[in-house]
Amino acid sequence: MALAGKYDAKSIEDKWYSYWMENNYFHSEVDEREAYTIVIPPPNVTGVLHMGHMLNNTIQDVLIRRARLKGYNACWVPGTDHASIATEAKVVAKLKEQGIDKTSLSREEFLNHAWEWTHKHGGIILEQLKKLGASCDWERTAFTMDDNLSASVIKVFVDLYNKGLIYRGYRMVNWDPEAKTTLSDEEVIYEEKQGNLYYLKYAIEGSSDTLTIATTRPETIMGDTAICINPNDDRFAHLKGKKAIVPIANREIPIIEDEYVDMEFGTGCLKVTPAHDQNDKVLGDKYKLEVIDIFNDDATLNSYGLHYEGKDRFVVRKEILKELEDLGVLEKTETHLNKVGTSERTKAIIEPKLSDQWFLKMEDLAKPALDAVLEKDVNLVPEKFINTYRHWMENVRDWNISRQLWWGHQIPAYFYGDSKDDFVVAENREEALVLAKEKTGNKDLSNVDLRQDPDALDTWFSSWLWPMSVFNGILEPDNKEINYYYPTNDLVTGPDIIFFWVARMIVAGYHYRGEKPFSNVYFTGIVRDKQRRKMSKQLGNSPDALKLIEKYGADGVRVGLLLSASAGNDLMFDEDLCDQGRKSFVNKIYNSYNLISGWEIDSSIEQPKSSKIAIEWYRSKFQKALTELEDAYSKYRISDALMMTYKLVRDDFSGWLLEMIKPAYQSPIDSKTYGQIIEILEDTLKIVHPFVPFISEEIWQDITKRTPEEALIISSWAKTTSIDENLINEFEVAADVISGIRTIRKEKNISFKETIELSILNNENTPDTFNPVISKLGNVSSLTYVDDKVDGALSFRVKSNEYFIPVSGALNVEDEIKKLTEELTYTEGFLKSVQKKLQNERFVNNAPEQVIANERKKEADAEAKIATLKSSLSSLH
RNA sequence: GGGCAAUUAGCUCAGCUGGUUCAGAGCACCUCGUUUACACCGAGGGGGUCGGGGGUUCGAAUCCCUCAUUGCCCACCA
Repeated sequence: MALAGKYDAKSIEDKWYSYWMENNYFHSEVDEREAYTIVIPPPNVTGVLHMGHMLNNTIQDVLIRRARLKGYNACWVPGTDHASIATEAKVVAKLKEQGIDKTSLSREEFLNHAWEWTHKHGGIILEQLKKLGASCDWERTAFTMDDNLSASVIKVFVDLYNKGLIYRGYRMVNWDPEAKTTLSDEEVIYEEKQGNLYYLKYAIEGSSDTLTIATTRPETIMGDTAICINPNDDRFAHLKGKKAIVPIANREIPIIEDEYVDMEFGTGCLKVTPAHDQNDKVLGDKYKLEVIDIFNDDATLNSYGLHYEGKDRFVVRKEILKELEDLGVLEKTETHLNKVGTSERTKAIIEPKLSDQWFLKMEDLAKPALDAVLEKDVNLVPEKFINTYRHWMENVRDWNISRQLWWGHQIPAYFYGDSKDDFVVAENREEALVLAKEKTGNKDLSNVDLRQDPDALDTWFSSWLWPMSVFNGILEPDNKEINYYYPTNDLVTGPDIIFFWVARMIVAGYHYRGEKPFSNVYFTGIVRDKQRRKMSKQLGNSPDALKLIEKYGADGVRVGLLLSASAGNDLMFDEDLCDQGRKSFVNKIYNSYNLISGWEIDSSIEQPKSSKIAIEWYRSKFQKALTELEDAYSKYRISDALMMTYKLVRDDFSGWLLEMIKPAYQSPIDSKTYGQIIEILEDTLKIVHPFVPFISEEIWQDITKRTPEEALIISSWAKTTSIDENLINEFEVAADVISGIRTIRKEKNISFKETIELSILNNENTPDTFNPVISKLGNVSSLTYVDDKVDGALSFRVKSNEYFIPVSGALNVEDEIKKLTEELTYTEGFLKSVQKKLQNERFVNNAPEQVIANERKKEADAEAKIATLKSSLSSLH
């Protein structure tokens, strides 16, 4: 058969993806084979494919396709994450566009909008993955808010609560005034910002004295409830026990003493605002200070802000500075570099805020998860992340899991009374009622209004169960799927979510199954642009994934991405690499097949010797590549694996093998060689398939008519056989000889069509195995061995062998002398360096025998070579 | 402030536990070539002394120290 015309990626890709889907090759069911499982890092349900996803999922697809070929029951579970805060923010924005304010909607109405949005945009990203060639088991597509996944989350919450691991606490938390919700510590990103340090004078009660404090947040003075000085600070000894007066508010506040205050910083006096600073809260608790919260949920000031009520915190900062200045209270302003926490999602500046939230105690849960990684039960690749992981785990803090959002899993806590503590936790309302009755001893709660906590759970509180919940391993811990597929094998994700997700999955895995969720975690690099900037929507430097696929074909894009993704490093994505993938790899394979498929077969021809040896050689070369590939894969060096495959295909298969067996123009090929080359091609397609699934399947299917059971995607990995190292080494020499002939042809302008005669002075005793190949690729008419130099011939050397090509007409003696002299100089220099080493007693005494023997051999070789070079030179003179 | 990683050809990166003139690959570059699979090609070629300095060693890109630069992570100093 033969392929029609030029390579057209799009039609081929659509054709084979549909074929694979129709034949259900991606689907996995429990059977007696060994499972190989990957769960996808679920992208945001309403997200679109970006370069990070492309890279991630290409790697996962390479791994899963290879596993499938290797005979594992390969299962790649796809799905999406409801992405509580991100999705809710989008829906709120969308509603706003329509003139609808979230606060005007009931929870139910809002959720209807959210679901509508989810159904409309949800899953687009999964469709995009299909274009990339992702061979996910789509029948298993999961969503973190699917019924059974949601039920898993609720079950786990109740369970952890009953174990005393989840508690409700009044704490200082990170408040996102934009999304109007709390965030976990991990969701806060600290950015260094140039700000100011303002020096403010507070009057001392009953005195004309003043005291100056330094603050970065003058707008919070309304919340001040103390001034703190260091008890060891003599400068302020006279202020002990006195009271200060907050400017503007004109409130008296105590002057307290605590060693927490750094005497060196600012003025050595600290204003204490327990409601709006973590450290001040600690002081507040210690000295039982009043707590005055001056902010509304959107970070505008409340009534404590007096005449600033209703204004935003940053507007107030400007205005209050003006007022303070007018009052003569602002002593001076200095610039000051400080870290400002911002919301990972909304970018809003985080406000520390005291509130009741739900927390998960992490300390005990973390232990087995930490050990697992330290003992390499779970392998982190690259290993440098073990340190990061350990540091986080050893200092892990309780996880704030509640969010003041509606989109997500509503916290299964039910309030029955007016007190903060009048609640029960249960999987549903009925059970809650029973519990509430028990707890209160009141049998007559039937008409009590049980109010479920309105808050939702952190998104990650559902995704941390992902490897279990997708197999229903939480609700039915002993079902056959979870027992078969869990623990999964590889997780491929970005290092940016090591704490958010990876660490917590390991925690959950050990807690709920007493077992790791996956054996290996491969952290990809972050995809950056050529200028090393992170790719982002805002910068507009992220190429449209689908357009790339359209332009270069999915195979080309996959290759392009992987080529730049060396293990564990960020990668500078360059579109040109996709072009390279398409042109140099995909197209090369296509054209190679084009050549083969065009041959006419003649069974009456005997196999040429050159073809026979060429095929033997390639088989060894292929086997060697196979072992090297195995090694690269085992270390997750995917781009190395690709490069090896790339070189094998381009250089060895197309560059050498096909040239060696290629019949003369318009001549047929012998059937034996043809049969062998097809076998070889098929084996090569197998190892190429994980990288470029489409073109490989296309060729595979074109070679011969195949039944669905014979598709490449489910065939088998290439078999390992023995490697003939000698053959590989001998070929190296032959290749050098051919190269030598080509060089001479080029230098002397001898056309390839013109045959040459080759004489060999075989000082190395090189076997003649590859002579037929040399003859063919060098277009050599006669190949003879000689015992002495051939006069008046062009020559070149490979190792200590000399090759002569008689040439009609005068030989350019000068050129020849120059060439030989250069080689002589080089060899003499080399000999000298070797001899220097050998004359060094300490080297001879200390170096291992083998190393010395090696040096001696080099010395002898060099000496021999120098001798032949000298005699050649003298014969020319 | 603490920790981690990186620094090798114009670019992106390999070089494992020190030992072939060890300095590599891909891309880019230069020269030549319309030899009938492929100009999305072929053949050839130039290019770095391995961030700086010091040390260990017979021998260091590879181990140690130090400095410099860059990136990342963590940390409540107003």
